[in-house]
Amino acid sequence: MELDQRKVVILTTIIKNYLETGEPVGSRTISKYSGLNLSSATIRNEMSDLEEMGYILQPHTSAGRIPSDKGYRFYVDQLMETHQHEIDDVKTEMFEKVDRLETTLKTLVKNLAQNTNYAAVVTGPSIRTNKIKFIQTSLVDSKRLLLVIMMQGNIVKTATVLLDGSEELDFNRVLSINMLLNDELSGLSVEDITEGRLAQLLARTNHKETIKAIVSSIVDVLDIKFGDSQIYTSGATNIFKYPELTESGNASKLISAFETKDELAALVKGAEEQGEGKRPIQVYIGNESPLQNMTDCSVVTASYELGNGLKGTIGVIGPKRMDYEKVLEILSKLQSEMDQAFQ
Amino acid sequence: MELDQRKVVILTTIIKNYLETGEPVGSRTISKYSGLNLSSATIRNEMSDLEEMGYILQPHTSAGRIPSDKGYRFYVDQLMETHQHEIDDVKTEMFEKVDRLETTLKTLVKNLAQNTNYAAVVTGPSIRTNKIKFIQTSLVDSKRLLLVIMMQGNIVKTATVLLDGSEELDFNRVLSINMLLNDELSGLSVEDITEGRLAQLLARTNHKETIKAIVSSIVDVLDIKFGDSQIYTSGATNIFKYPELTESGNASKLISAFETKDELAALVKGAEEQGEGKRPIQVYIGNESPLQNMTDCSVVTASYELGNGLKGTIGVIGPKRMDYEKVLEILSKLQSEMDQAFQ
DNA sequence: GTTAGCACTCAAAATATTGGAGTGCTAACA
DNA sequence: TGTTAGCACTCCAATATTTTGAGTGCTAAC
Repeated sequence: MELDQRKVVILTTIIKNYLETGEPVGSRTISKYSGLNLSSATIRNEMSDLEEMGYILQPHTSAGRIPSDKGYRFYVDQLMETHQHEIDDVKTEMFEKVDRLETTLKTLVKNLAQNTNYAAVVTGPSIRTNKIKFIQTSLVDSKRLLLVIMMQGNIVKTATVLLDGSEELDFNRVLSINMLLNDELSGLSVEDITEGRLAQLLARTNHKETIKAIVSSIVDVLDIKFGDSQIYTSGATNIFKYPELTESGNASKLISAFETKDELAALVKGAEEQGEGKRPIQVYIGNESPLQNMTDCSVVTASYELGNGLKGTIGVIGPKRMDYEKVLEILSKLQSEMDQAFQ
Repeated sequence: MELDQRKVVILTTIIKNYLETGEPVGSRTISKYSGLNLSSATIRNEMSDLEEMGYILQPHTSAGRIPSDKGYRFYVDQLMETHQHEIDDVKTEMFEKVDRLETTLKTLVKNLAQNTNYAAVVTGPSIRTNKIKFIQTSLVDSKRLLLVIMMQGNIVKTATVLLDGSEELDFNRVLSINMLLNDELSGLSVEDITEGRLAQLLARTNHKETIKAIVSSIVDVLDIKFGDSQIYTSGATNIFKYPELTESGNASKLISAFETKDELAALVKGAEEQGEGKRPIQVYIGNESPLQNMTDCSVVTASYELGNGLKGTIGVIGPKRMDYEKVLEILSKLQSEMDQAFQ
């Protein structure tokens, strides 16, 4: 059977109506609001076809129809096509002005949740692949060094290094240690710091224990697991606004996912791994999402890039009957706002 | 009427039973489990008295009794008295070994939530009153300085200072700026950095613009509002385990409080402001808590101190029928564990 | 002072009743 | 051949009704 123009109109009407009301849509409603001037009986015939083709389904025999995942998918694809140019327009790059990256991301995710009324998640760029710009240590007391690492994108990490006290340090020695560290390690990412590198470093110094302790601290600080603390969320409670997500007692699981963030990491990592050729905005409907708990949800993700290869993801999580049009639009807007924030 | 020994036993039995089951307790149950060897009829008489005295109440005419806030209060006070010595035992001080304070607090709050099965909140020590240990700036590029501030308790804060480029800097000049800053500002808290101080500082340097920018950054970083990002929470979803908190649709509000953390700040601030003479562990039952949304909850808070005046609070939030005994115990244990973590 | 006994209460669970939106099918119509 | 009116049928959801049982208060006897 073919999906002719009329069927498309009916399907779209069903979906739009269902997005608004959340109630199954009956033939009479379509008859009135589709603008097709057909009787409910005719619509019923068409709906029967659409159901057979898998675009809509009946919750029970004597109810109206609701969109199936396939139906949503059709609708969203259509939407993406018409919005394509708009999306391409905002595919701007965000440059290196990430002084207050953390603050910005927090604000971003909050705005996103408030504007959409869905739950929002934003990841900061992964620092595992990010490169060290410079390293600086300074003496706190006889057994303690303060370690400061600046990464590309001006992301700063600090740690305190505990020394065993076997090697005496003073201002000048610390200075030379700093020079050595920068000479050997700047420009590298954590992944580049191998055993070989370390050996090479140790060959050039008398303060072997100190250097060992410092390098181990560096690895410690930078080698955090993906998703450890780099994920910001907001508006998790928005899911209470959508009964289909909370009844059946799934609210607890969903909220819990937002609290622990582990699962969100998987979600968002998937989005990031999308190959280069893909669209910068992705929509996952129901089971298309990689997460179990989220079969009743849709997820829209957009990836951003801060120039120099630092990538992150913005995501919106809501019910399947999400206002896709609005979400796509807002994601675009926020991308450009983020852009401005870093001017 | 007097609260004689027998009434106390009955009241305690009612409360303990209710804590376990969450169901109203009837006279027959008491008759069987109180160990008093009294018939249910006698118990009924006593219960009638207890109700008149306000310690228990009936949800409806033909139901058993549940403890009133006054009843809980009596029970908790009794508990606090018997546990007093134990609580005093763990009133240990935590010294300055707060290298990974943030990590520790996060772990702490997670443990707390998991062990109690209630929601948990922990605040880090306020840095507004914390004193600067030393300050270090370094040149990132011609328009940017990296600012590192170490506070008492080895808490490190960083920021990037944007310069207008009007004053040229080099390694040696930055060095002298660092010396000047430390000379003038170390030992002070943000609250101590007044206009007068700034003037005094400016009088001693040629790099007035740079110093202004730096000091303004320092104040920016340290002068965060109470509760801004210093509050760690965990186990908010535990409230789903207690129907009395989720039915009536309050779940959303409670979870929301945990998400925004604003209200938690108030809660915890209240606990911290308890005068010196007070107990280190406080229990708020129902309306005793300063928060609106929490009239169905009880809150147990304990304050800790990291020596040198750095104070914070640990809190557990659960239903009124919380296992107070266990919570009090766990709070004590965690205090001492925290102690060990900083050995 | 304590207790057995009894009538009474009332929420919650189980069951029955009803209403109405929606469907599929058939037969008539343009 | 596509469209439509009409009708019998389905079934959820809301409402009403009944049943159940735990619990109470009161009274009279021990």
